[in-house]
Amino acid sequence: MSPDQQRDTPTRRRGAALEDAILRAAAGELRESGYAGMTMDRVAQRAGTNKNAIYRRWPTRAALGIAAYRRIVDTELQVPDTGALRTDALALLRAANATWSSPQGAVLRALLTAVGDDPDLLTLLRTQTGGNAMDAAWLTLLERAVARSEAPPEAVHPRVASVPVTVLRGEYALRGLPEVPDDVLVEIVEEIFLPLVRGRAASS
Amino acid sequence: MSPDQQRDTPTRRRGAALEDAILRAAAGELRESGYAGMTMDRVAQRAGTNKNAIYRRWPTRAALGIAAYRRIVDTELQVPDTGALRTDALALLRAANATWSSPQGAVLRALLTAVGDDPDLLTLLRTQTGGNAMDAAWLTLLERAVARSEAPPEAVHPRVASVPVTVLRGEYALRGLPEVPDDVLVEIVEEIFLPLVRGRAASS
DNA sequence: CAACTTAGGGTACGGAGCGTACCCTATTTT
DNA sequence: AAAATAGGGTACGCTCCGTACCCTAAGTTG
Repeated sequence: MSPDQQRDTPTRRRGAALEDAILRAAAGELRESGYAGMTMDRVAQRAGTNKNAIYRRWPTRAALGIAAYRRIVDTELQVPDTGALRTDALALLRAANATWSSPQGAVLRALLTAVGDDPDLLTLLRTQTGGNAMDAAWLTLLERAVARSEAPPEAVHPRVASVPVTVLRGEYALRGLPEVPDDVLVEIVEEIFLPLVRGRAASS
Repeated sequence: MSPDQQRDTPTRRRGAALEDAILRAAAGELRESGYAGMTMDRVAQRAGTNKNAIYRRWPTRAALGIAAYRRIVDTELQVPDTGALRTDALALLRAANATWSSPQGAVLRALLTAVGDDPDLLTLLRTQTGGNAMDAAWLTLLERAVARSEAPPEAVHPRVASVPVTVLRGEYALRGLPEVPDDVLVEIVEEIFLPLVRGRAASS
C-alpha cells in the first residue's frame, strides 16, 4: 500500500506516464493481495489518481487485471534439452507446475475464472500469458524427439503438444489449489504423454 | 418468479417441507437466470420465506447453489455400446459435450468457477454432479474394448479414462463458452484418445 | 391444557465494490 | 489568449452478501 508514486510535484501526470503508474499500482496489488484484493479504489489510491483515469483506459476491472498481469510475469520460458523425451517432458511439465502453483499462478487462475465468460478477454489473456509459448515449447520438444527417432513424425501435432498442460490444468481445476504433487506429473508423462506419442506411430 | 409456493394457508412450513421449498426455488432460479441470477433474496422471496431460513441451512450462496444444482440435473448417463471403441468414445464425448453446452452446463461451469477456491465445495460438487460417473463410464468403455481385444489391458487406467473429458473441458476453459464443435470432438477421439489407448500396448 | 422451547417471518442494516456523474483545474493545443 | 482535452476529488447509485433483532406460529413438555 506504499504510494508507489510521489505526488509531491504538483505536476499532473498524463498519458503514458499516468498509464504506467496505474499499471504499476495494479501489478503491485496483484502481487500483494491477489486479484480479489485488486480493488479499483485501491489501485486508484495507490497510483495517486482516481478511478476516472482508470476507467478511461480499461472498461472493466478484469481488463485492468489482465493488463497488469503482464507486469508480474517472469516469462522467458526456456525449452529443456536433456537428450531424452521423457526427461524433457518432465522438466517442462515441472516448469509449468511451478508457475501454476506460485502466487503468480494463483493470480493467473483467478483471472481465468474471472473472465471465464468473456471470450475476448480470454484470448487476450492467453496471448499475453504466453500460454501459446507453452504449446510451442512442447512442439519443439516433440520435434527434437523425432529428430532423435525417439518419436514418430506424426507425434508432432498441436493437440498432442497441449495434452500434458491441459491435464495438469485439469488437476488444478478439479482438485483444490494447493499444488500438484510431483508424482502426478510423472504419471502424466508416463501414463499419458509417452504412450500417446508412441501410439501415434502406425496411425493414419 | 412465480411464487412456487402457496402461502395462502397461514400454516407455517418447517423442517423438510421448508427446505424442499427453498431448494425448489433455488433450482428454479438456476434454471431461469443461471447462477449469477440466483440471488439469496430472490430465492427467499420465491420460496415464500426469508434469508434466515436459508442461512440456517446453508452457510453460503455457493453451498446452496450446489445443493440446488442436483435438482436440475437430468442424470442417468448411460454408457454407449456400439461395438467399436471409436464410436463408443465419440458417443460418450458427444454426450458430455451436450451436457456442458446446455444451459444446465452453463450453470455447472458457473458453479465451478464460483467455488474454484474452496476444495470442500469442489469435491462436493464433483460427487453430486456425477463427474465420477463420467470416469466410470469411460472405464467400462475401455473394459469392453479390451474384451473385444480392441485395446490392450493396460489401457484400462483412470488417467486414460479421464483424458477425453479433461481435454474437452480445456476447450471450454480456454476458448469462450459457445459450444465445442463436433469436429473437435472427433479430433480428440482420433488424435488423442485412440492413439493413447493404442500406445499403452507394449508399455511397462 | 398451559408453559416453554424451537424455528420461521419481517425487516433493516452494515459492508464491499463496481461503475458513473459532476464539477473543478492543470496541460496542451490552436 | 482562448479553447479543448484529460486528471483529480468526491460523492453516489446499485447490487448483493451475510447478520442482527424482534415478533410469532408450531411443536414439545410437564
